[in-house]
Amino acid sequence: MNSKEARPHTGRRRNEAARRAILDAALHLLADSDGAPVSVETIARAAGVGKQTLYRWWPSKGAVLLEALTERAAQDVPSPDTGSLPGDLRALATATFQAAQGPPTAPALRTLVREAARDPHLAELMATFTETRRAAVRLILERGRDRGELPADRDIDLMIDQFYGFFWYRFLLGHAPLDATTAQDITDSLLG
Amino acid sequence: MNSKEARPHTGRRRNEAARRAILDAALHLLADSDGAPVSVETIARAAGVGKQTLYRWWPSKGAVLLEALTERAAQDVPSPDTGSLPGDLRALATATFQAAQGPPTAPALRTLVREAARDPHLAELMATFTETRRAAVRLILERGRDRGELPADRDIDLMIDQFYGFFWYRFLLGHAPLDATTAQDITDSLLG
Amino acid sequence: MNSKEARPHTGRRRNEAARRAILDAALHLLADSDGAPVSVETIARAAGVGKQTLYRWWPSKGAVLLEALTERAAQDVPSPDTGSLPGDLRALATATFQAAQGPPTAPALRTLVREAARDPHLAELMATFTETRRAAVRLILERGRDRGELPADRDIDLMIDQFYGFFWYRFLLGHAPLDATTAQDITDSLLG
Amino acid sequence: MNSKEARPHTGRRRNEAARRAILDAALHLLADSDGAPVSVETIARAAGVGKQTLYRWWPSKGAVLLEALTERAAQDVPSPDTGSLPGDLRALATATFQAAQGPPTAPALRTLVREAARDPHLAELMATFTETRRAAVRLILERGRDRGELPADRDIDLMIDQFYGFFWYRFLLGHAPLDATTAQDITDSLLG
DNA sequence: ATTTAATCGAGACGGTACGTCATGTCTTCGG
DNA sequence: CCGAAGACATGACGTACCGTCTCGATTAAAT
Repeated sequence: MNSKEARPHTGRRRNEAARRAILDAALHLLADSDGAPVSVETIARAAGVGKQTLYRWWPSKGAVLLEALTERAAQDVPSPDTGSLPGDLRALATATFQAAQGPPTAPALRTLVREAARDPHLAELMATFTETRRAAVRLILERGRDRGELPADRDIDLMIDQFYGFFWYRFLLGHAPLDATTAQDITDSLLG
Repeated sequence: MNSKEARPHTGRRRNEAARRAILDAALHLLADSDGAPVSVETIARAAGVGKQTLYRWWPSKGAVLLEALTERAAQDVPSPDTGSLPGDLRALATATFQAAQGPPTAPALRTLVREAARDPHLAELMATFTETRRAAVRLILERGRDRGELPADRDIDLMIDQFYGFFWYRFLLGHAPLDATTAQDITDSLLG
Repeated sequence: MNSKEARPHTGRRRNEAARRAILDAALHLLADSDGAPVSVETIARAAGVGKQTLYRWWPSKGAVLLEALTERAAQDVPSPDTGSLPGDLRALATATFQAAQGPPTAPALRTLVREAARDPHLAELMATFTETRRAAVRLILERGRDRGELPADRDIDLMIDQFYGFFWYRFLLGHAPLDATTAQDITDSLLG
Repeated sequence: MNSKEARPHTGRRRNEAARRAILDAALHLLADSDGAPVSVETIARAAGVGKQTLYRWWPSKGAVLLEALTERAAQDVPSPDTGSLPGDLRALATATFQAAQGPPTAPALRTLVREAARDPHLAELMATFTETRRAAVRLILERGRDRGELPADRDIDLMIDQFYGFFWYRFLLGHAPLDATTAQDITDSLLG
């Protein structure tokens, strides 16, 4: 009855190897480029791929970079579940801070923000990215609140923005450390 | 032929009208462009000025934007002194949030930050600018601590970064409001 | 011994409908495109056919165009035999000029020649095609010479090239008419 | 009081060296490329020039190639004035045939025609080019007619098209020579 | 009836070239 | 000497086709 379902697929299928190559090349270049903008041409060449293949699957260069980074972020900063709210939050903070320090994430993240400076479309994508990150913190906080570790009237969105606002502010300005101690401090400050 | 008295300068002097036109055009475009990049070409054309005139007086496009903006923003956020720490902090937060909201400041500021991400020179200027702002918060907090309104062991730098981190994060992402209530909430959250 | 003959055929046979659709689409596009290049992609899409089907049966785009055109033009210019050299030549000229004029032939022929300039394979096919046409003129001229209507020492190849050169030059440049009067004129000029 | 004339020129003037470099590079590449298409990128690179400079002064790649060729043609085939119509025409034919034989003109001309195959705009320019060539022949023929060397009722445009049609036909098909003898023959055939 | 193989439409793939845009530098001219 | 206009080399952008290469679905001959 449903003719949409009747045609499962036609034509050659997407080459997963190309997708991987593009994402890997993007992250690699993002990390190595030292803040310099990364061009579509460069990514395509590094991945051994035609530009069209890039544009076929991603609406913009930024989307590629972001997907590359999101993948990495998901694997570097898993959602912790230690059983206690302070434990979870400190674990997340520690993992976040640590992932944001070393290569390839740190330079990549920085370059991505720089790219977002120019490209309104990428800026929008960045917003999506940060929303998924916020969701991770929200999960932790709501779980803690349900366990009674947090007063029911605390504004969770405010806390989330304090957490990530603090992180980005320090990360981008680089005027103060983002180490394990800081992770403990910000956790205490938010929950204390 | 020059009726002006003893002028230790030769040749045509800087055209103040051009300077004003450039600054005004920059601010206007910044406000109107809705996040889209503002090009040197565009500013020059809008100001009815040659590109070289721009490059002659400012090291980079960002410097123009910054000058255009600071000129306007200088007096917007004074340092409050209400006598109490929560009062001061809330007043500053309210003023900061409000100043950053309305056009043309909001889109202009947004674009400016984005340009700063690319232009190291502008980033430095921005750093000076934000350092001034941090100093204002530090003043308030230290005054409050000296008055005993804040435990002596609270990490003031952490608090400052939470405050401005929160502000910038919300301001740039625009996913949640920055109103008077929020100013009260963030004050409570930080001092509570 | 010939394994080709041993196995008459296996598998699906060529789809004649697809062939027709391609040829028709090619001719149609050729006629409509007004000199603009006709892409393989466009032909395939217009014919509702995969590109591979095109490449499976024709070595190049030009070959498709040529087949599309010759199929239609084959019977357009018969070899006249009026009994007199001027009559024959004028008849051939008139028929040639007329056949080349109306749509869809004119723009199609124009595009075809242009494609032939790029595609060596197509150029060869075109050469065969034009050689056939030259042979028709040669027949007329030699017949006339044998009848004594032409001095025995006239260079027939020169005349042929003048005849077709004139035709193609006017046809491709389109700066002057190719009508019945012109057919009479060129005949007179060549034989006079 | 024409304000258009009041502003003679403003801004940097066209760089003649760049123009020359582009034209030279174009002709050189056209001659060397052996029929392969010549890309804008290649011309620009060979001339040490930005693509934009090309597009600033010529509407299309073809226009560049054509201007390069026209320059060369004007210098290779001057308008002869021997005093007699047959002499002039034979001289022009000889010069034309000869110029069209050797490098760099021959391959360049051939490539140009090939390029015109694709680019309708270039095709139009080619028409202009051929018109100037036709004008040279027209001058010779009319001068001869005025001297009484040609019947007043001969259709001069027909003769011109026979002359150049013959040339292009042989030049492009290459099936028969274009030498001094041929120049004599075509002259005789047209005037005889 | 089953197997086998070539066809079909569809469309992804690695490429090349296109024409446009912005950047920052450099002339040129009038004031 | 200043300021405008704008040409310049550079290099990224996103698009259009190229010709090749899978895909799953037909379709017909050979078994």
